[in-house]
Amino acid sequence: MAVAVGKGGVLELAVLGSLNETPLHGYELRKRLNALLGMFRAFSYGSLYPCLRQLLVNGLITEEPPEETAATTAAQAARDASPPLAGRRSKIVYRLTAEGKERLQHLLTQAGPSAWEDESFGVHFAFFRHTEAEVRLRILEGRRSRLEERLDAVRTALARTRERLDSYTLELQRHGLESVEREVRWLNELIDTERAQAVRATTERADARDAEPLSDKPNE
Amino acid sequence: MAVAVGKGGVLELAVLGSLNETPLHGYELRKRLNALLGMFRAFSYGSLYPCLRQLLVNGLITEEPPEETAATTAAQAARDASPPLAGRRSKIVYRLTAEGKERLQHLLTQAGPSAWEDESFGVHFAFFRHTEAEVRLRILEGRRSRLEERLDAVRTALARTRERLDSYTLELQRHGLESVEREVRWLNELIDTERAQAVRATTERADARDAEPLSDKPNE
DNA sequence: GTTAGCATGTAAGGAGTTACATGATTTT
DNA sequence: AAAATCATGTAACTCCTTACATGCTAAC
Repeated sequence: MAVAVGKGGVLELAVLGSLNETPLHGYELRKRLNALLGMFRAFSYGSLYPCLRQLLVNGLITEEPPEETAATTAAQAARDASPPLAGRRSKIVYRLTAEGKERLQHLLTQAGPSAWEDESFGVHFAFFRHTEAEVRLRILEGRRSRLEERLDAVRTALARTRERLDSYTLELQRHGLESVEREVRWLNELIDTERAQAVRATTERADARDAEPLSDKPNE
Repeated sequence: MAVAVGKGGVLELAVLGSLNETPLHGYELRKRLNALLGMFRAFSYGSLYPCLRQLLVNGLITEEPPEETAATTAAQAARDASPPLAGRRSKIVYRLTAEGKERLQHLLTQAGPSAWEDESFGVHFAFFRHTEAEVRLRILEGRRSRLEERLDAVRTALARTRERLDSYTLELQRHGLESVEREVRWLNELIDTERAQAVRATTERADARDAEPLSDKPNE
C-alpha cells in the first residue's frame, strides 16, 4: 500500500485488462485495444508506450526482453560487438505480475464516476467478465442515472427556451436525445439480465439450503 | 492577418457561434452551451472564462461593463467612495465584433477533420444555419466516411480474431457497431436532404436562366 | 439568517495527442 | 530496391477539468 499508484487514466485499465488475457508487446496491444474499443475511443502510441513504462516502473508488469531466437542472434552477431546491447529493435513482450493482477482487480472494483463516465464506461464494460456481479450492477445503474440526469437537464433547458430553434439545432437535439434514450434502454435490458442472474444465483443457493435438513426458512 | 489567431479548440467556435445569436454574459453562455450540446459534451467555467478572456484580447469580442443601473448604483453608493471601481461583481456581457464575425465565418468554412471528429462535429453541426451549403455537405460526408472507416477497421479486426470473445465484450461490440451504424444512416438522410436542396436550388437558377432570352445552353 | 443559485475568476495539473525520430522485416 | 507494415520511443503541446477563491442576490 501507499505505492503512489495510478494516475487514473483509462489507459491503465485497458492495458492491464488486455495483458490479463494474454501477454503482448506494445504494437499489438494497441491494435487489440483499438479493435476492442474502436467504436468508443482510440489510443495512440504516444500514450501507450509511456503508460507501459510507468506500469513497468510500478512493478505491475514485467518485460520479457526479446528472446534470442536463432534468427535474431545470427543476424545480429554479424555486425554486433560494438553496440553493447542498446538500440536493439525487437518485440518487447509485457506480462502482468501478481501486483498487476491485484491492481487490475482493484480498478475493476471501483464503482464510481470513473467507471461510468463517457470516456471510461466502455473500457470498464469490456472487462466485466472479471468484475463482480454486484459491482457490474452498480456501474450499469450509475451510468444509467448519469444519462438520465443529462436527459433531464437538456429537456428542462429546452422547455425553458423562449426562441424556437432552427432546423439544424433541432435535428441535433432530436438525434442526441434519441441516442441517449437508446443507450438508456440498452442499459435497462442489461440491468434486467444482471438482476435475473442475481436472483437465479440466490435461488440456487436457497434451493441448496432448502435441501438441507436444518434450513432456517422453510417457507418464504 | 497574421494575428496569431485561434488555438483551435471547439470552445472558441461554440462561444463565437452563441454570441453571434445574441450577446451574453459568461454564466448564461455556459448554460446555453450545455443545453445546446449537453448530449455530446459539457464545458466548465474553468475553460469558458479563460476562453472569453482570450477572445477579448484578440479583439473578437467586446465586453460591455455592467451598466450602472439605478439599483446597482444606489446599493453601491451607500458604502462606495473607498473601493474605486474594482471588485465590482456584476454581469459582464460579451458581444461579437466585426472581426469576431469574420473569425466565426472562417471557422464555419473549415471542412476538415477538425469539423467532423467526435469532439467537434456536434458543435459544427449546431451552427450549420450559418454554414454554406457546400461546406455543410462536405462536413456531413467527412463525418460519414470517418465513421465508415471506423466500422471497417473494427469489423475486419473482429473477423481476424481467433479466440471467441466473452458475452460482455460481444455485447459491447454489438452495441457500438449498432450505434455507429445508426449515425451513418442518420447522416445518409441528412446528406440526401442537403443534396435535394442543392438540386432544387440549381434547378431554380436554371429555370431563371432558361427564362432569359440570351441563354447559352438551351438544351442540356 | 442561511441555504441555493447567480456570477466571475485563477492555479495546477491531468490525460491524452501530434509530430517527430529511428530502425527492422516483409511484400511487391 | 522501394514501399508498406511492424515496432519502439520522446518532446512538446493542447485542450480542458478540478478545486479553489470570492462575493452578490433571492428565496425560504
